[in-house]
Formats: sequence, C-alpha cells, structure tokens
Amino acid sequence: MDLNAQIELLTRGTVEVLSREDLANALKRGKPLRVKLGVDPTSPDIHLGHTVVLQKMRQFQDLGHQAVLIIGDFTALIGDPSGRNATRPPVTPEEVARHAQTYIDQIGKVVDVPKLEIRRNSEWLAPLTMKDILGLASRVTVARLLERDDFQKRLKAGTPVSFHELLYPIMQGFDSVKVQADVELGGIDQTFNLVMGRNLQREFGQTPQVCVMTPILTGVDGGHKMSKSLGNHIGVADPPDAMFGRAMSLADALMLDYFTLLTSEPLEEVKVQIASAPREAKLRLAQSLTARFHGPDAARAARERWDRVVVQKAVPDDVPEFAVPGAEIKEGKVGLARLLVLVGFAASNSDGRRLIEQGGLTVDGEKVTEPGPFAVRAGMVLKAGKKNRFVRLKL
RNA sequence: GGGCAGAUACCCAAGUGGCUAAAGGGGCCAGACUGUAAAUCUGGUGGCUAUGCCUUCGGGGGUUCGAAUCCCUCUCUGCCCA
Repeated sequence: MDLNAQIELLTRGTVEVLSREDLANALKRGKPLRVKLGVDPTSPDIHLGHTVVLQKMRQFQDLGHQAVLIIGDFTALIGDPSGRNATRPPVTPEEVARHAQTYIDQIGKVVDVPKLEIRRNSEWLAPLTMKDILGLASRVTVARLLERDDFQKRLKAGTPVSFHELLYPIMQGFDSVKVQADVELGGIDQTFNLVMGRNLQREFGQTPQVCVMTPILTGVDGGHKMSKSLGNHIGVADPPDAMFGRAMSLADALMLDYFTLLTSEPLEEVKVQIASAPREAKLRLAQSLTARFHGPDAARAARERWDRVVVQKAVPDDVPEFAVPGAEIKEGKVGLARLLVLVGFAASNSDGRRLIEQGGLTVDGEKVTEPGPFAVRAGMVLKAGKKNRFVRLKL
C-alpha cells in the first residue's frame, strides 16, 4: 500500500490527528511504528464504544506496526479524571487484575491479540521515588494542568479536585516515554492525556508521538457517551439475541454514526435506506453488528427470534427455566410478587408487587394484576415488562 | 492556623419541631401509542409476614410527648483570609 493510501486508511474515522505531517514522516521512515493504546481496567466488560479505537489499532497492526497495549493497573489507583465530574472511587488490585484479563479475552474480536505487546504501567510507575516524581512534575506547569475543562468545570462548580488527579495525565504521558511510543491512540476525550505524552517525550529527547483521536460513540439512548454505568451500552460479549435487541433500541438519529463507525456497510446506500425505511435500516444494522461479533448464522437466528418474539409477540422457544423451591409452595400456590423476586424480575417484594399491580406481568399470555398467592403449575410461562423477560416454571 | 457556608433518597434539589417515607426535576420501572426508536400521555419509584409496622435526611450523643428540622461532638467538602 502506498504512503497516501496508508495515511488515508489510518486517518479515516478519526476526529483529529496531531499531526498529519508527523504521521506521514513516521510512516516514511519505513520501520514498524510502536502504537500505544492505554486502557483503564476499572470496568470489566468492553462495549462497542471501546471497539472504535481498537478497530483503529487493528488497522495499524494489519499494516505491520507493533501495537502496544498498556494496562493502566497503576493509574487505575487514581482513576482517569476525563469526563468525570467527581473523583473516582478506588479500585482494588484484585479487581484490576480480573478486569485486565477479561479485557484481553474480549478484545480478540477486534485486534490481533497474539501480536500485541502487553504491558502494565505498574512496571515502571510503582518503583518511582519521590525524587523521580519531582523530576517529572517539574516539567509540567500547574496552569497547564488546570487548563483541561474537566478540572475547570469542577473548580467552577465547587466540587473537589484532589491533587493526585493532577498527576494522572503526567503518569499516562510517562507511559509513552517508557514504551517509546511513535503513535498513541485514544478517544477524543483523551486529548489532554495524549498531548501530555507528546510533551513529555519531547522533554526526554524522544520524537514526540503522533496522537490519533477517535470519536466518542454515543450510547443507544442517544444522550450520553456509551458507558456501562449509564446502561446505554452494547457489550461485545453480549449474547446474539441481546445484542440484536439492544441495537434495535438505538435512537434513530444515531443509525448513521453506528453504520459509519462500527460496520463496513456501504454508506451511500445506507443513507438512502435510513431516510426511506428506518425500520429496515435498523434491522440491517442490528444484523450487521451481531454478525460481526457472533458470525452470520447467529445473526440470522437473532433476526428470526426477533421477528417471532417481538414482532409477532410469540413465546421464544429458549425460555430459561426456573425451578420453584418446594418450600415456597403452599397448597399449590406461591406469592406472585415473591416469585418475581426469586426469578430475578424484581428487586424486592414491593418492587414485584408494583410490577404486577401496574400490569407488567403476564402468565401464559394472560395479564395478572393480583400480587398475592397464585396457583402455579409446571410449564407456566411468565413474561415481565417491555424488555420481554421470560421464564418457564418448573416445580 | 482563622472565619464562613454546606452534607437530604440513584443524581440534582426543596424542606428549619408534629399535616414528612420526606415537594420538584432528572434518571429508572410499568402502562398507552409505536418501528421494543424518538416524541407524547398516565401511573410508580425504601422495606416488610402490609389498610398496619419497621428503617432512612453525613457518623455518634443529647433536648422533647414528638427531630431531617433544636443543642453538643466527630468526619467530610467548598469559599474567603493567612
């Protein structure tokens, strides 16, 4: 692939590249570039939002460059202030270790894991002495650190900014120095951190890294960035049916973004379809996404299930079974609200009672609105709420 | 180190002695409508062996027949001064 084609590919779908000239020069050197991506092992499961930048990493890999994945096990002790309006709660080392492993297991769908160089930043951050830290800190001014709007907002709002949070960008920047990154990838919300790496490398006499920033994927609710804590995410490990269903609940306005960032469907054609047949377009999106992570067969099956269960409102044939404990049954009856708690549809008896009284429960297709004792038999199918949660009873 | 202000449910935020399980908004859940989208409308949103009972307004202690509300103390946060 010639140089221009490479640059074209590597900058496609990015929001900003600092700078394109530097990228061109780096590629011209003809040697494999060290391409850094730092991840924060504070949340165990990765979702489609993460795959945008991982996809970019894969493209570098496919062009023969060395991807360096940094598990921020040490920086996780601080928590990235990016986009946060509050200090993060601390994470235990055990959690970090578990999350990191889950992360590596899951990114295999997108990147070439065997070719990854995986590093943990505790490797070089943990041994730093106060003297080392002073040396690092002396290269960065407070005004510069306070410039970032995450901090500005908090200062203005009178919410706390702890000193250790100021250290976060410096530590992440130092990662770039230690792994001698030529390129660093990150979401556009990471700009400050990536630029810090660039500056620190210059301080340490290295060629400053090229910063490649990808867009932030908006969650399916259409309001905020995709995040597990907001519950508007589609996880890459979600089972096919769930993935398909989540994709179908996507806000219309985001369809084109999703097609662009997450699929390889022809965009011109897709645009026309979104305008003329939005429902068809969304089905296509859901199927395309599901196929990407689970294969075409699973995607077809998910589509069929969708038609049957959601469109035709039939009972799916893979309803999970629940054995009602004998101790709960009195004279053939079970408290319905209690039963909803047992099968996991309600958080408490009161919650279950509310669900029932508001008409959110059907048993074998019949709406039941009385939360008290209910005669149960084996094979009964309970359905709760608009999320179509099903369970089949066993006695 | 000194002064001032503050801490209320998932989040924001009212409430300054009984009418407060605690206004309002957001979020979330359920119903209607629909394309399980958006928008809109309605109801709900501490728990329980449930027309009553128990727990909750930063922690602890106290005053009172009665406290989110008054007093003491501790912890945490912001602002100003040094």
